[in-house]
Order: sequence, then structure tokens, then C-alpha cells
Amino acid sequence: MTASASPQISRLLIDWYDANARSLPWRNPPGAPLPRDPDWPYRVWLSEVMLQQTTVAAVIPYFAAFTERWPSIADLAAAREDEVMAAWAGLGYYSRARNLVKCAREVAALGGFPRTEAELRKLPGIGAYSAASIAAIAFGERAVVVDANVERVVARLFAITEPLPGARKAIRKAAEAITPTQRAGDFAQAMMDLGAQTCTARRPRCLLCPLSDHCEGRASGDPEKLPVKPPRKARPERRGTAFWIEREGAVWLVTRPGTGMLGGMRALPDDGWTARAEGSGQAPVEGEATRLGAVRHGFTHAQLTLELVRIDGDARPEGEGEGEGEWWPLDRLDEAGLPTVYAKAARLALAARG
DNA sequence: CACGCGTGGCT
DNA sequence: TAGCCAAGCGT
Repeated sequence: MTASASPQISRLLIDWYDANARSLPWRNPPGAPLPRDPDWPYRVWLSEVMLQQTTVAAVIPYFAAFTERWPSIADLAAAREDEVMAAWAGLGYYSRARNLVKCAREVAALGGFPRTEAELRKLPGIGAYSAASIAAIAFGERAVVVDANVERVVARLFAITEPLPGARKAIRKAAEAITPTQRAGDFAQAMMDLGAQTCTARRPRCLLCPLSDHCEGRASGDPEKLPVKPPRKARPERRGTAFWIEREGAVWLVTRPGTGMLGGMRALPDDGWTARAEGSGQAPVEGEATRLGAVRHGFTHAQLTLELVRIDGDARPEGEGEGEGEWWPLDRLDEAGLPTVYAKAARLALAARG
């Protein structure tokens, strides 16, 4: 990288963005002034949290549903946490939903979002990346935004061959050098669009890239090798059992503990399986057991085979009367907010039922 | 710093 | 097709 290359790179990228920006529900058109809409920072923040480790396609319907139901930060701050958790069901990384409510309440109490990176960083669920991106996109502050897209684009552009995570320092420094003072938000989104659509992980489309003439990674011959990542740990196989306990048109659902896997989410009762250990196979209620089948589900850190067993009888499930579960009407099961693994199991149970 | 934490799309 | 990967955060 030469000192004079930086402004040229930012200009090339901004020009490309002006012509090629994706139109997204939370996005301001390229080059447009910041919206006067008082809910603009709320929408940027909501989209950024939803987009953490999550694809644009997955986020779009959730963003629409959330902004329809809770149009402002005040609305979300006033919402019941369990309703927000249920609305988040299926999107994954559920601690985000819990932190979303906490953050909304803190921001409402503050009277609005802070506009600096440092102040944003203090809010729950807002880390280094989100603080920078919200400051830049929502408020037009100059901030250096580094996510996985930027890491990839920068590592290739400057042929940074040191493996992650060690390379992060050099990557940040290079990102800092090409981040413009003006339109830092558009620049960040341009980098992310480029990373998502052109400078992709597996198959970079260098012929479409506005930076290809300046790309040392391309010049090196195999840009797809960058950035160098450490090998991932193998995912252990786990088995567990979930139980379908149905009475009079309702099914017994529990709410999982607030922390840990699927924390705070409604679920079918299970045998205590975790990502670290097999389940006991033990049902939370007496009765006749019938195996309904099994569902496979991959988590980040474990691959699960979840057996589904129906329990028939009259006994009271563990926790009934103690607020540890609830009989949920089957005709409203899609409103229960079951995370995907349990939604799959429920689908299996309903199919088995005919 | 390394790990736990979901899900669905792409190759 | 079975990994690999994604607009990360909290601890």
C-alpha cells in the first residue's frame, strides 16, 4: 500500500457504491443526507443487531415484523421481554434479543441514542463493530468499521497473509488508512456490499471488483486463500430427547433458563441434553412413551439428534402450578416463539398426529 | 484471548 | 454434500 493509494481506493469504492448499492429496508440511499426521521437511529441499530452473524436474507422479514410491531425505540422499550424473545424466534443467537430489550430501555431512559462510538459501545449488545457502524451509518460520524467483510476485503487488497486473529491489528490499521472522513457510513456499507456480493469468501468475482487493479491479493494469484483462518474445532455429535405432552388441544411448553443455549426461549420439555453432554432420556412426567421420530439440527458448536417422544397419561408435568411451564394451545403454536430445533420437533409431532 | 452461542445459504 | 461461512458479543 502506498500513502497515495488510500484516497483513490475510497473514491473508487464510493463511486462503485453510488452505482451498485443494494436497496435494503434499513438503508439510506447512497449519498443522500441523513434522514430526519426520529426513528432513523433506532432502525439502524435494530438492523445492525439483527445482522450480527446473520445474513441479509434472514434479517429482512424480521426487520419488517419488528418495525411494524415496535415502530420506535420507545415502543420496544415498553414491550414485554418474552414477546420480543418470541418475535426473535428462528433468527438465532438469542442473547441478542435479551440485550435488545435491555438496550432499548437504556436508550429510552437516556432520551435517545448517543451518537459517538465510545458512548454506543457502552450499551448492551453493542460491541466494537456495531458501535462503529451505528456511529457512521446513523449519525455520519467518521468511524472505522471492521466486520468479517471488511477483514476479507482488506486482507486481500493488501495481501495480509498473517493468519487471523493475529492479523486483526494490521487489518484494522489498513482499514483506518482507507476510511474517508466524509461519507464514512456509505464507505462502510460499500465495503460490506463488496464483501457480500463481489469479494466473497469462496469465489471472489474479481472481474466485477472496482478495486481489482489495486488488489495485491488478486495480483498474488489466489485471493480466495485470504484471509488465512485457523482451523475450526470439530463439532461433537450429541443426542437428546424432547417430549410431546398433549392434553385437550394444548401442548406442554417450558421456558429455558435465561442463560446458555437457547436461553430464555420457549421449548419442548427435554431430558437435559446440552452441547457438552448427552441427555438423560428421562421424561418430566409419568406416562406411556411412544417414539415419534427424530430431528437433526446443527448448532455452531454441536450437531444434535433430538429424539421426540410422546408421553400419554394424566400425571402433572414437573413444574405445573409452579410457573415453570404452560399448556400452549396447539392452534396458536406458531405464536409460541419456538427456536428452530423445537419448531422442527413440533412439526414432526403434528405430522405424526395426522 | 478463547470459547459459547443459531440458523440457513452456498459451494 | 458436508462443511464453511455470515453486518459479533459477552464473558
